[in-house]
Amino acid sequence: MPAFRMNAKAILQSHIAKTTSLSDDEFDYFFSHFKPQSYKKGQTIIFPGDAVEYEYFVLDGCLKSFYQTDQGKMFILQFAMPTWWASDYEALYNGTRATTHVDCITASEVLCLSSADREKLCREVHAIEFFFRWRTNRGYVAAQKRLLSFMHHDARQRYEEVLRLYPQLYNVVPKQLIAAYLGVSRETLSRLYQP
Amino acid sequence: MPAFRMNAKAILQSHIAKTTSLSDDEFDYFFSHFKPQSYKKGQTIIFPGDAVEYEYFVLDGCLKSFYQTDQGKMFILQFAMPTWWASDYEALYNGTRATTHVDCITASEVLCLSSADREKLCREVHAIEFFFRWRTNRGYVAAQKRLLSFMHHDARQRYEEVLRLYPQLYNVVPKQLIAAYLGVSRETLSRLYQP
DNA sequence: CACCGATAGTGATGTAGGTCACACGATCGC
DNA sequence: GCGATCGTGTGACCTACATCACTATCGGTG
Repeated sequence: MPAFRMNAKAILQSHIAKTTSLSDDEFDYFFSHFKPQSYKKGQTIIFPGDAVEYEYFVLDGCLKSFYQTDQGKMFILQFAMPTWWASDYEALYNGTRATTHVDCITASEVLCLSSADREKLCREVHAIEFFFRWRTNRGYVAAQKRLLSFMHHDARQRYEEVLRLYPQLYNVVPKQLIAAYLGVSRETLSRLYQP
Repeated sequence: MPAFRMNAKAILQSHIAKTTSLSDDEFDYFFSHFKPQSYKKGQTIIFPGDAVEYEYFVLDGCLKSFYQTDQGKMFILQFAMPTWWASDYEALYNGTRATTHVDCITASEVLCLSSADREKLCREVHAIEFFFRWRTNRGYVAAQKRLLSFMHHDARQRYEEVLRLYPQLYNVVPKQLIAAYLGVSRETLSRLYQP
């Protein structure tokens, strides 16, 4: 059994413990609602049009969530490296159909938590509700900063910012996906790092 | 005493009630932590560099939060119309200094809630923590959608999207501020609606 | 009432980045 | 071991938008 499977519980626990105090019993209860899952490289977890039931906590590998136009152009909303979370949150929170894809950049191991279980856990354990509030607060602030970055930085500055914020991505993620995250063409990105 | 002052409590209560069930006693307790405040047109509520203690629930008027470059270029992160919330959330959540401004587009009436009181209320009343989690979830999803809009729509499409999403803004907010929200120059915006 | 600041329209010109086309090396499946 | 596919670089050209400069209008205030 691979390391991340054996350690799934420890990985999630130390992730939670950074912000939230749960007793061992509370954490055991929390953890019992997660379902481990393996995906192959390139496998799609959420398709547009799907009913979205789960969010995914990444143990190993790397996911991306993205929107795709009719012409096949891809815009990446988020990468998800180990200890990050991913889903189509608009669909998950509103109970609507997915408008984005979530798929695997590399083979990945995740823990799945259903929206129903998340809400149940939040109702039952106040500290868990705190954790999810805190987590979204972080995501919200990060999204605002990325918006600002779109508004007042050019492609090169945004590229350098991404490398600075997420150096792990550089070795794992093909450049054309970085370009799709930055909102520029791969050709433009390729021209940024030479002159 | 103006209407929004008399009705402040009712406005906040009906805002909360859309998502969260609070007993009258719980709501009274919640409301007792808010401090009413009036601002004049053009007045600044948060300056960059400030320690940020409060977030603001708008009863009447219109606020904007924005980042300003050294050369004076302005990028608007958010407008806040009645029943919307505003602050420098990065500073508020992290306890760091403000990097953005918050000021009044028109004379405004707000209710101020300190971060310390928010956290206290969230600890004491589970339903209040639910409310704030829910609120940030919405904000997060909205920010993601705006990010996508930046990536795959041009200026005209973003303009039409804003008018569709926030028709109230059209009558209240000068076009150059809409431009600063869209991330285009006021000249470009002006050229969009004629050819 | 006359002036001023804020807001908005418009022309001329520059440029970052998109698009299309093609070439090249690295991987991967058979 | 070989062809197909993927990721990447690069050249030629085009377009959406920025910038600067000027003008016009309007609401408020001495």
